[in-house]
Amino acid sequence: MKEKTGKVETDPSTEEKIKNAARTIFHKKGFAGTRTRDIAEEAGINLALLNYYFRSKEKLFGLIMMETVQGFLKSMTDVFNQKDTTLETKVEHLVSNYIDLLTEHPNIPIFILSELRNNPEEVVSKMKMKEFLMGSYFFQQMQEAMQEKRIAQVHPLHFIMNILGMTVFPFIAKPMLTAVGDMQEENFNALMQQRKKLIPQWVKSMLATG
Amino acid sequence: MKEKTGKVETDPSTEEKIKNAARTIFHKKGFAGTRTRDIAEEAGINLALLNYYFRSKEKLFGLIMMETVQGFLKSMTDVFNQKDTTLETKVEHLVSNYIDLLTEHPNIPIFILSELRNNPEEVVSKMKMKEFLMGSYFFQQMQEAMQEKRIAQVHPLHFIMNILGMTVFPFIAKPMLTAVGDMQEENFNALMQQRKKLIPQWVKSMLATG
DNA sequence: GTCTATAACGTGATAGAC
DNA sequence: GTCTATCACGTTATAGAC
Repeated sequence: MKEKTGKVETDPSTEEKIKNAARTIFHKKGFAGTRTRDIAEEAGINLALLNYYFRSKEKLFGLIMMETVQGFLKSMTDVFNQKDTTLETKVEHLVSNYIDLLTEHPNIPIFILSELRNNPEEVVSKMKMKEFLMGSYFFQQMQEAMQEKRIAQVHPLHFIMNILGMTVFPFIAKPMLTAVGDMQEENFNALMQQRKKLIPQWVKSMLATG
Repeated sequence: MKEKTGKVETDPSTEEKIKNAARTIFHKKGFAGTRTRDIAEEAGINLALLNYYFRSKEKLFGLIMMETVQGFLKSMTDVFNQKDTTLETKVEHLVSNYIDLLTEHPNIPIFILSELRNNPEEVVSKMKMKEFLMGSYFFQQMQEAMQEKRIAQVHPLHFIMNILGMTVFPFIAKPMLTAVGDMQEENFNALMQQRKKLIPQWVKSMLATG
């Protein structure tokens, strides 16, 4: 038994083992590409147990999807409505949060977005993104930043897309880069760490450009 | 019969109808999520005919995947090795090409990248991206541009990721934006048209930043 | 070339013993 | 709670008539 943060580290419960296995496989292969047998094997348990705990593949998938989306959005919500930080700081935190999250779980973006493609309303409708995004203090700060510079106004959404695009896209395109550019896992991660500093700088210069 | 570019417009052959249907469905649902029955129905033919022409689902999929990737890369290859255009012009063309392509076929990026996630080597190995990218004149021009400014050197790959990220990511995230931000299809497309001019400007300011 | 009918197989889910 | 064995169904692929 190993000690960790003062708690005894027990073996994960069967339910937990199944969920962990499901997360791994679903993230990698998507709903349609996943067989419940694979999840059971990955979890080291029997197929019947999966249905015993989670009733059906769909139920289990829904659970994983919800947790995944929540985790992904948390990196945003944590930052977007801080009242006492500058825009620059928010961008730094946002980029840093996502690069850390995606370095550890690189499959999340494709997983979410490719499943979203099938049932756009199902998942998204629960998230109230519009109020969350357009009503956020972050959004307001962006508009102010552009007004100060007296530059041609562009929709703040453009900058959101840029930040997320520059941050998230490399992880989405990672299979291309690693499989092709004879880029090793470590090299890729090193590049991503560099981007924690680079992206905020670029965003700053873009905001000045308009 | 309608005339078009001097050619008589005939009905597409059965083979062509099946391929068109397959492209539509595969792009939308991926390999695992697609049923050959759906392709047959979309093509308005019988299921048996699909196997008569293409032997198997896998064969048909491989064909569609190859054509799709080629079409996607063509927008790059067309631009990357032009010797007589400036870096700025190349970026403009690249961005414009992709925004036009993706406006018409918005599912292509998720399709390619989510299928790539399953068999990275299969598809990618045939493309020799490394030589193509790192050896391109475009790549060289980027390095020169940075040297001129005497700024801290960053790997040119960062800028490639930025350009593709800013250009492609919005289409990948489109389901989120449209389903949530009560963003209409037309509004989205209008934003993308704006980006044809904006992205090259931003890239320019980024290159000056380093 | 195109169809209907059906074979062959894989997968999700359950029954029932322990 | 956990397992083995099996059912029930959907899907790919093919046989064979036209």
